[in-house]
Amino acid sequence: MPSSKTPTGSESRNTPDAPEQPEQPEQPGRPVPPEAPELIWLRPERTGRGPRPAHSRESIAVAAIGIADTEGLDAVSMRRVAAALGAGTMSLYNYVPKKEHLLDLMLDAVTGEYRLPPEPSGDVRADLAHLAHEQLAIFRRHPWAPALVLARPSIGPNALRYTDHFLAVTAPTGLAGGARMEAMALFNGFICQFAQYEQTAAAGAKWQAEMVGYLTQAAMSGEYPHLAQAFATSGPPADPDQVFDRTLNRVIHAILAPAAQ
Amino acid sequence: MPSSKTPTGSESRNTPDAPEQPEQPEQPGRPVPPEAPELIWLRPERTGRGPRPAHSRESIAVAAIGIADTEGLDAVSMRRVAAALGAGTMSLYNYVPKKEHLLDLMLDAVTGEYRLPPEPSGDVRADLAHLAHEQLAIFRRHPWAPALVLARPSIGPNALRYTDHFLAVTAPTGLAGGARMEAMALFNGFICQFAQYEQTAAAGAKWQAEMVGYLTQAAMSGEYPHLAQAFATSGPPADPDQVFDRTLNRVIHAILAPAAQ
DNA sequence: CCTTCTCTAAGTACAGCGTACGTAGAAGCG
DNA sequence: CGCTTCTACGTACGCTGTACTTAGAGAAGG
Repeated sequence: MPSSKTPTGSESRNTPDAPEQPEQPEQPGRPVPPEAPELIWLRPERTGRGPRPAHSRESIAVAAIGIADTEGLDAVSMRRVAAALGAGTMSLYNYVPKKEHLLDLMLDAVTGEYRLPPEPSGDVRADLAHLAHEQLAIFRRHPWAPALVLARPSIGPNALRYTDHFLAVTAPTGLAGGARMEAMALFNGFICQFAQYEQTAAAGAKWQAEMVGYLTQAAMSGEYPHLAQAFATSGPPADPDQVFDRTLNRVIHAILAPAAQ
Repeated sequence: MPSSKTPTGSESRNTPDAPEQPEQPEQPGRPVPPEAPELIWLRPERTGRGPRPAHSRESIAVAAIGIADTEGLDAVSMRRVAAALGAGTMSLYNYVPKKEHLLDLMLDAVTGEYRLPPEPSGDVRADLAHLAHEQLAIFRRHPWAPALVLARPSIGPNALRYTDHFLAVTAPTGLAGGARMEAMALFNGFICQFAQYEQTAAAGAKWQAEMVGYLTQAAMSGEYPHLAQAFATSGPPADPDQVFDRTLNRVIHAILAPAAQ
């Protein structure tokens, strides 16, 4: 959701009776709510006062993931998750300021499923390949995850662990920090999109079949000669895992190439 | 939206008084509505009977794109688009069976903005780079587009033109048709994700700032040594266009590599 | 010509969404 | 003890996609 517009009143700003007050001088004793961090990882889960919460971010994420796994991401609504926890709908908002943050929690929770070796093996290609397969496995376990990653690349604690590991793995390449970050983006992006494509393809068999029909019809129409030629020179539909490995090799190759061009 | 669940009654199946009729034997004179194609490009825009429609798919797509460009994708609702056309909300459904299809129309319309040369120049690298920059320009003009491409890779007429051109450009590589298709997916995927990232970063400055703060704080915590090291060895924040070109070169390199590994 | 059939246009209605707001009560701190 | 701060949750609002229905325009067949 790239749109930054929130049509209702953005986020409970100052009382409207005090207009035009550009910088609040941090008056002591004030409730100071207007500057809560947007990033959920910067909000403390617990402040220590008041009654103990009945739930936790973790348990909420688990409940939401359960729903998403079995019924799809669309079924994950605040009401639905709250019901799964046996809580009232609005109680959820004590843990999660907005639904987007719930999605962040879900994503970081599944990111915790990586089984990372304590140290890189030293074989960069092998380590990267292992990482890629692990990631693909997670995405296949949680079909809704790729769409979320693509829409909102949030970085929680578990993603930090992953990032750190990736950087460790790619350390022998001699690339600078920034370049390795870019490499990671390319790497993750490829896997994510591959999983996402698998997902949409599997979701609608009819859609998929029609698409193939449309493509072949277009190829035979004569309007798209190169498409026709490509159809002619390509063998039977390839095994997804083979396509994945093949393209993964290309990506790894690109990453290891010495500062291309 | 990878979820295939439609909680309401899927799509107006046969009258329920005729249960268990697996294959309708094409009875003549029947309305035959139950097998309308899911893909909008397979539905004829006009059947020739009845009054002339007041709008067209094209004009609808233009209206929707205008809204998305100025107010974001979230603002594109059936009501909103219909109002922009001066039509009743439900009249839209005469042109577009579901909202997803409206999004398909929008995407294919902006895909028509490519200015493709009639023939490849013969320099594969240059042609691909040109294509990439054209694509990035389109995505920057229509910030909502990457998210749509990532969520639902539909292929309309204009996308076919693009695909055909890409295949023509990559013909000199000697790769088979299937391999070139895979290359295109990698190529487009990278550009799309780059644009999408730019978008989310630009959308929330506060979010972006907090993320940087969170990352540096994590790096300094000592828990993520490689992250810290990467921060130390990376220079000042890079120019996005430079990052794009750099990574693009890597991707092109990967595509041109002789059947990697 | 008129009849008939099909298509377009639009209104009404419904279930579901995210969430602003307000209230009631529990738990820690002075 | 009271004060404060937190949790829990019900109600309500505006919005969404879209199923269903009715009215009428206009081409095709006689």
